Amino acid sequence: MHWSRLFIPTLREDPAEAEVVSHKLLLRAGYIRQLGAGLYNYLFLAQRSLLKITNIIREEMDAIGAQEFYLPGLNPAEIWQESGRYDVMGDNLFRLKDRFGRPMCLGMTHEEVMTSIARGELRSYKQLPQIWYQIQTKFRDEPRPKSGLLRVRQFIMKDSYSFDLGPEGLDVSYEKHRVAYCRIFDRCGLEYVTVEAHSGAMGGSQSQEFMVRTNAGEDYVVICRQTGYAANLEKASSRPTPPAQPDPEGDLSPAEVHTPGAKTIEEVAAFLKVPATSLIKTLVVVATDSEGKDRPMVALLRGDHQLSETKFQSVAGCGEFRPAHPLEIRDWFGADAGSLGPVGVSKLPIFIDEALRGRRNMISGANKDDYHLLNVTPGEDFTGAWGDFRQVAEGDTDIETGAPLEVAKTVEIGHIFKLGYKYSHSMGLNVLSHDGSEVPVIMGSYGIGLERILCAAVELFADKDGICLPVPIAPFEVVITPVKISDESLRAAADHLYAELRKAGVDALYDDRDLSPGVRFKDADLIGVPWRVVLGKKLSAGFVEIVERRTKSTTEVPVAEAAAWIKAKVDAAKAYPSA
RNA sequence: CGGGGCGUGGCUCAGCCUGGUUAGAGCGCCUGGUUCGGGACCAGGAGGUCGGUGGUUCAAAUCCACUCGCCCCGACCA
Repeated sequence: MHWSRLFIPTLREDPAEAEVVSHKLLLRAGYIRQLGAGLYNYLFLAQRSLLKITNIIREEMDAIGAQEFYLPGLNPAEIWQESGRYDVMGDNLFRLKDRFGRPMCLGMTHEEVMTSIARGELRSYKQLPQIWYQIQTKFRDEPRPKSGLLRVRQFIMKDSYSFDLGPEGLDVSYEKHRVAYCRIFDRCGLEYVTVEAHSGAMGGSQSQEFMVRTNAGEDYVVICRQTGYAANLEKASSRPTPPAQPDPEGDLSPAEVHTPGAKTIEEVAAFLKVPATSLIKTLVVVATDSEGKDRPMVALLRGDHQLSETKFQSVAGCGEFRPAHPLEIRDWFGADAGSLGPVGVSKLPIFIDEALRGRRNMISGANKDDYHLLNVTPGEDFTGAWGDFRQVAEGDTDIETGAPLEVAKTVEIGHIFKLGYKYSHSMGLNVLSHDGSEVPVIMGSYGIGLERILCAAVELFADKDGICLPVPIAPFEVVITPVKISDESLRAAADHLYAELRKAGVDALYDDRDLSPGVRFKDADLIGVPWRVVLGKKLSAGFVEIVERRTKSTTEVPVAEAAAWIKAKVDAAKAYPSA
């Protein structure tokens, strides 16, 4: 294509509203323009790139026998009410009414629609397994869209759904997806990690996320370089740092100590001149049980540790919970939040974090304002249910080996998830099994965010000059730049090379704009074309220069060989990376 | 939803505090010419209801109120 005729509105300066690298660059490079908060126009370059991503995904999904559908983004509220997600999703679900006042919504994912198709048509185990997918626009009424294309209200997702007779079948479908996802992200040229993810309250048994490390991300994952352990912070377990000071020896009894004004862990630790690791942190939370009644609970952690909400939900077997109100705390404990402890508490269930196991003679609140208790020993002075519900902290080590862990910021590009029977049960998806009995179908759901692949690649490989996309997802594979466009011989050679590249099936961009070379080099770097062929002075000697965008390394190649040279490079980059 | 910031030609921003002619700059854009290896130069030119509404005032981009939009922090995030 001839650049002079394309709409690639590059910007010299960073747009004021952009903060993260991918947002700034996609705007500057003319890939996207904003329409509203969390809504972006994908212009020519973005669309080309997204189409290439789409094709890679489609090839790999087809390769595992998945069948492509295309479902409505506009859904009747009814099926969402059936599955229960109409309420669960809350304000994140876009809701609207049609002209007759019928409630509708815009799909965030398509479990309901897929299940509604399946339950009408799948009747026998003989029809299983099935994997159905689509590449479609999703809507989420995000409370706070941000970071350019990373967190938006409308985006494109590849979502697939598997239907199997039993858990063994689901394992196969899940594994097929895991392999396909690795191939997809490898082919897109991304560096990523797969992490164990929190399965949520969906009743799912297993779930993995595909994450790309970048500061623009907002998901935290815990990684161990030595053991390969990797998990979402929401789910990760670790070995805590040892207590900063050994516990006092002996079989001591709790003793009150006056701690006037000391309420927070830091204040109490400073007042009593002990490290925070010697304290027991007492949190009071309130969940709502299935009948809608408040269910207060006590969570005990080491003083310096943080509660992991998701892990606590698993341990306590509850859903969403909130901190108790000050009045509730006073009512239940007879003291304020700064002086709470587990000793003597009998009306509320107590959960004790594993990091407190084996500890002795610690310090907790006394349930009496301005007093704390010394010599409190878990298991002796109070009891409760033990569990791991502490968030992994900086400095923690691998739970098995003690190898160092690191916490990394990432963006989620894909997620594979064993759904189980949630939708089969709520929406009545059953088939007849071998013995003629009706059994529910077990499902999996698997998602990939297309824009996030693009963003992640931009974040991953950008440099001071702009975007640097991997060949397979770059909008163009090579740009041809005759230094002086008015020079007949340069022009003729460029024309010829362009024709050759096109014939070879290379995605070539011909920069025929009548602009100074500097401007065109800058633009080409900015939009991130992986290869550039420059036709200049050396053409008279029969050579062109080929510049690799990522390394800026330059190779002189005879004009006659240039097309083949580029073709070989491009093909190599698009071949499946062998492990 | 709480806290903060911003809204002035296409882009980046100045002017606002301390109200007072025709509202500025750089970049971009248009015309002509000279250029042509890393965001060229000369000459000429177009383009702005200062987000909106209401108020204060002889007079409002500037002060006040309301409102809309966008960005950031937090809450939230299958």
